[in-house]
Amino acid sequence: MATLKDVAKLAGVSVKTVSNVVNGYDFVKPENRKRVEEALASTGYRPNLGARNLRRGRTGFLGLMLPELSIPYFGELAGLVLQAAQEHEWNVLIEQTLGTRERERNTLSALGPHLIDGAIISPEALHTNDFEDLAPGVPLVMLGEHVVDVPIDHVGIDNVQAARIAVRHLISLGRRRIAAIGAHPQRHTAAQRLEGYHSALEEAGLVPIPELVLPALRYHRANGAEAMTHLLALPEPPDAVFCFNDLLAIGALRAAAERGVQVPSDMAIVGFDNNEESAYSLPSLTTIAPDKAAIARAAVDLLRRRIAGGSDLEPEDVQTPFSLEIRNSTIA
Amino acid sequence: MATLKDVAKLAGVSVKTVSNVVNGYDFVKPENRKRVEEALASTGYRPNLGARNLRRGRTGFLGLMLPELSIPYFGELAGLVLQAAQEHEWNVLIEQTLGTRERERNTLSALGPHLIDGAIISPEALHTNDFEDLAPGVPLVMLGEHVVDVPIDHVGIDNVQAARIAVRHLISLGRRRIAAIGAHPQRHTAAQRLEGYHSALEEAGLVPIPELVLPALRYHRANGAEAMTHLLALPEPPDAVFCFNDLLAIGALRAAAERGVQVPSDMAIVGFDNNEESAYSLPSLTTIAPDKAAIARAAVDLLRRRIAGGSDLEPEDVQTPFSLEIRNSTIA
DNA sequence: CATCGTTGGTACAACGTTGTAAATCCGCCG
DNA sequence: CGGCGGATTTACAACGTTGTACCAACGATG
Repeated sequence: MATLKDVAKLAGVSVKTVSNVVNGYDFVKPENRKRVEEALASTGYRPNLGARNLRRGRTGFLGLMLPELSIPYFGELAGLVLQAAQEHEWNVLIEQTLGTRERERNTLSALGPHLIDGAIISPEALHTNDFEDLAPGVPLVMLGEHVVDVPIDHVGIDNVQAARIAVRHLISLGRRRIAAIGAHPQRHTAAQRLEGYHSALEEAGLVPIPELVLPALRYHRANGAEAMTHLLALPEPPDAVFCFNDLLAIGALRAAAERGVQVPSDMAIVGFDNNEESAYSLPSLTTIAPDKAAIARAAVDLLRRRIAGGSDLEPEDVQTPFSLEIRNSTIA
Repeated sequence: MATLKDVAKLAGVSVKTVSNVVNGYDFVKPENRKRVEEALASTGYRPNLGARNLRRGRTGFLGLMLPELSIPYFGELAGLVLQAAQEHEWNVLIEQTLGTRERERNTLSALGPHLIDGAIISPEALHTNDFEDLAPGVPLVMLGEHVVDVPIDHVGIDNVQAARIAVRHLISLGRRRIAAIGAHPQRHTAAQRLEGYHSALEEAGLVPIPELVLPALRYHRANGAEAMTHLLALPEPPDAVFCFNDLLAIGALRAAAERGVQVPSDMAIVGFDNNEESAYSLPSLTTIAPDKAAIARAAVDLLRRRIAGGSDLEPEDVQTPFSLEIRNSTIA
């Protein structure tokens, strides 16, 4: 493989001159520039990024830590982050944690400044003190979950408000026994969505019914099906369900269908995330639609700012827009 | 950030001795080893991978070129490739091409040997001569599509046989007017699945009906819905459809439902890929289920072999197993 | 006691790149 | 024609790591 040295020899100039041409330095005699460019072309020279970054003290890589690419929300988000990063000539290294604290801690501690310039993390199980323990020494931007007390940049939507809007929608349809699926003792996001749920009930003068709030350990389709099955077995089942993500809602849809419960007439369902598949489920799913592209862009921009500006900047909290996508799981 | 030099100073030994400890070299005096290990721990030393790889002549990175992470099949596959790569201490760089030849060519030509040790590619639009033009000079493993005449390693399933089994299943249910959705003029995979479709019809003595074979430019849900809508508008609609992937099938399911066509009684549907969502669609989708984990592992193993063995090895073609997953879209 | 082999340790160079500082070139002014 | 100043180029060092070659200490062997 051709190096600067090879090109230099071929063009009859010094290594540095070739480097200057490669890096677009202005003052190179036209004739030499031409010779170098020909040599570059004929050798098919590609810079050795490792060496370049070693020299520059940068790596050119961004880390992206997320639970699982096979989860549609994260697959879609990762794709958008890749695109946003590419616009700034960053390569992205994706690390899957499967949502376990163990692996999230490992990943966090492995985020040496040597490998990446910064990371976008979407933790599910990290605790506040994990950040103190492991302080990875590179700029971080956190998505979604807002672990309290950790002073790092954050991008997300207003979960409380989004949940409130979702539940208000159900209330506006005349539903009164509204369940929630997805409560979780540790997840901050779950707490926020639950808060929005409760606040919407309250502002409508509805009394919360504790047994209609179901936990979900993981947010997969199976968990949603399980929870819905449970709800349908209650003496007085709900007439609507707000699921904390679309996968739970899809699972709930299936469990309802299996028991012959009609959606939306017997049971209205709202999801959260607007996965692509949710527009095609039967019935199609009403859901909170975060602007995922905006999230990806905001995260990459925050990281750029932080890498340029250093650690003395105040942590920023960017709220990205969202909308309620009304489909057939609430209105036939 | 701590370097070997820092650790060496702290431990009172030479840089190389620290390097030896880090790399598990045997002959280090227990006392020194202990001192070094303490120094390593107290500085939180992490090797600079760029420097290490510069020295070693390896990069520690794998490339993974695919159309889009938001497509469930590729999201799932990417997750599995990441896991397989991690077992061999490789980091994975993902590049999205959106399935365009332009971007696939760009990616291929950017695969300098400096950035990655090898790449797993899943091309959709590349031509044979693109490989000759761009010859990226790093080991490649191709997934899925088998562009003819290119002598590189390949992992995939027997598409002809898989399609045949899918269509045989429909025939065994008594279906006689069996449509196909997903024909495509350039995609080799499409041609193979079409071949399997035809061969299954033929072995059952069924006469192929050309207007029941529908093309799909892209393999998204919308394309499946569009094709199914078209089929249902025929004077004599089919009684079964074999879709060349699950997304097409999901779209077809929806179009059928919208027109009140019952699946499977009026119309049986079979997909291909076994996306996670397909187990939860209504009705759940009968589909060809490739062993995606096996594909990921095989691809990484082929790459390891090729990186170790050099370019003089014969290109290998690994066929991974698959099964027919029978669900409610064919049998209620 | 000289020699040897083994164990433990070090100095130095090199990987490919770029910043720095210094060298060279050239036109032009006085 | 000496010298000035900008344009252009170059040598050199350094980024952090590891391979190579070499050195030192030591006990064992003859």
